[in-house]
Amino acid sequence: MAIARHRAGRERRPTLEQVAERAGVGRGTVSRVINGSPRVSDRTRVAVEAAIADLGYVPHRAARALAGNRADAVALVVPEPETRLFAEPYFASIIRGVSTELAEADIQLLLTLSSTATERERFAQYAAGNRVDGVLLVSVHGEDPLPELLAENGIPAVMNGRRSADESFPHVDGDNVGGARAAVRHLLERGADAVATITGSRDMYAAQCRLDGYYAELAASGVDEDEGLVAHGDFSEEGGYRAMYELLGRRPGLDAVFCASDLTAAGARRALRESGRSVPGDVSLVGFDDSAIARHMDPPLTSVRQPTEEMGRAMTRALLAEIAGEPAAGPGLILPTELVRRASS
Amino acid sequence: MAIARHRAGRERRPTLEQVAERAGVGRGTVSRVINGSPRVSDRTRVAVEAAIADLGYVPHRAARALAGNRADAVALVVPEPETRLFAEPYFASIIRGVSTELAEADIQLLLTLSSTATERERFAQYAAGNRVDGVLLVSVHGEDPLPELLAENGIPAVMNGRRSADESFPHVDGDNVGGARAAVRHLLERGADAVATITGSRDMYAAQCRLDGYYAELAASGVDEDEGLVAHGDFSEEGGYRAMYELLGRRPGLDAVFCASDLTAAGARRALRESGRSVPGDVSLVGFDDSAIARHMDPPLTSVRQPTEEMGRAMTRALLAEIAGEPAAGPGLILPTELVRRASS
DNA sequence: CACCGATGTGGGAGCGCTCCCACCACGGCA
DNA sequence: TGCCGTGGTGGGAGCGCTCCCACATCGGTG
Repeated sequence: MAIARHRAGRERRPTLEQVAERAGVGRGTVSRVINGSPRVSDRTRVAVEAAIADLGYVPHRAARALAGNRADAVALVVPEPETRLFAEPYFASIIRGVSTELAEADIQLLLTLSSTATERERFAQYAAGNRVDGVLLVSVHGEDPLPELLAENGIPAVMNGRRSADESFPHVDGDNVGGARAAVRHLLERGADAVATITGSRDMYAAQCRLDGYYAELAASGVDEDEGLVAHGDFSEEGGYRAMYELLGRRPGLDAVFCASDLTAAGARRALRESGRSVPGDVSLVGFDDSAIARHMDPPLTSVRQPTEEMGRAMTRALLAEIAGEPAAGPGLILPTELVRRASS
Repeated sequence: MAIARHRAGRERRPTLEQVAERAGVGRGTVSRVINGSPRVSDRTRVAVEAAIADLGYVPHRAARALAGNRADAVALVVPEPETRLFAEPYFASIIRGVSTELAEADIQLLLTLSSTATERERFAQYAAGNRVDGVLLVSVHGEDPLPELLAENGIPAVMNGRRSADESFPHVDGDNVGGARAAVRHLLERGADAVATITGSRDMYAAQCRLDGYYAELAASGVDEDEGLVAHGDFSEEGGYRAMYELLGRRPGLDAVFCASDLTAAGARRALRESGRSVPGDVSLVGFDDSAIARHMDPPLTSVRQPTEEMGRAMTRALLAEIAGEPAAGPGLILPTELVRRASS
């Protein structure tokens, strides 16, 4: 299986041995130059570098990996059902961050889509089989066995997001609470009297944080809580639509809504339009994620943006440090979020 | 650089040699079983498979690659400036297709973002350095040197899209002409009298095809061409906005617009709203790509969808065939597109 | 002036596979 | 009975690196 053995006219690449010969030195010395060892004299280094350039030598990855007992590659694992993630600028820029940081370290990025739990177990196996040096996880759900499997096998890994407040697995996350607070503060500053919220899926920690932020900011601003202003959604558009009607039924006079996602806000916007309310005239709207939808809604949606590219970079740096055996500063890193103001509020 | 040598408690994985010993056979036999060679007796095969299962043996990728002179990996190259691509369902599902097909062949997917032309040359070098067996290219522009570089180096590659009508490089593309024709036909069938179009970037072949399709369908339906109904955009929202005003200035009575992309349609929609025209009441609108924006526009946008997942699969199959040295049926493969009808038309 | 540590350097061993040649047992054939 | 194929099998060689030990070589030191 896999791939046929023979390939047409692909000439052999020069080997380290040939570089050594050309530079008039030993293999070991060339290896040292390539790996930036300080134990090489300048004269020798220059000679070797010249030979490398002359021959157009590129180290053979597999040979390196085999001899060095490493892979020079890390895997990014995306749960298959989540491939919609790809359709988010959020994800695109995480990848950009990861990719940039890996390129600097000359490490390759393997993209893995895994659908079922079984398949994820199989992945853990593979990862253990010296195929990758570490793993980056995105969109990890509570019941996902992968993080623990990786930990058991001693495979360095970092995840994006948290599964709970006391997440012990190494992670990088955005400041959901802070983002929610900024959103609510913004709405209050714009003069809103009754700020409602539509939550995300209750079993997701990010949703919980965004709700916590909502409450926290109300408290900080001396506004009384009103459970009638809280409706539960599930991050989907349909959920936002239903929740909006629920809110309008309970508190027809509400004049601002903080939604746990842009999709939710899109649903809410639809319900508002149907019920004859204008945005932002009658009701101000704020979303979360700053996705493509936000920019193209009518009116464009104010939304909370996470520093996604930086999150990607941070995850990667944390992973590389872990791989190198450096002690982690803490289990996780929380990066600040930012409110992007548009016409909906 | 790269990665530190030592890693905490990662125990050694069993080797093929150990499997052989356990099964009471030679290394060669185990290798044959793993690679599905027919030259193994059933008795032996069963014994070896048992040993593999017992030991939880997973072949060491790097060793395989080194000994077999292949990588069991292909690279997907995305031009860095194009990372917005990630933010399209289009791209997400191409990746899904690629990933599915590769998983079946047990080949890994490397994701490479390359920004500059220089960097792409460097990539060609790397690719030649036995790092990958083949390359998948997306969003290739006319002046990109990468395809030729790969061809020169004899590295199997397939690209998504074409650079011209007589593209000689192996490729898989969607039927842009057919999609455009379907869109225009749909508008005519809905009773439109004056169907306008906003084109994409003129230097892109896909844009040209969509325009050709527009003309072709008008001709087929016996409608006279009117250059006043054609405005040039650049696939962007802003371009769509400007082009729409241009069209309205020239032909105020137009009642349908076929846009070369959803983003363009979003811009056009904005211009239409500003000028007091309703969609689809006064003007019907159709986009291209069926992106997230299309579903979330108000009203939801009718758009042309490409069979993206299938395109990813087809690209991968073509690449694997090329790697295996199978003769290609032709330079390229064009897959049919489909019109997704929504409320905007 | 012998001794020593630092600093460079060469090259053997070996990473875990695949490839391939040699070999072994058979049975069928002359 | 001897011979040759043929399906199975074992294991040597070698892929291109890294690791590490051994060996210079060169100033200092006592």
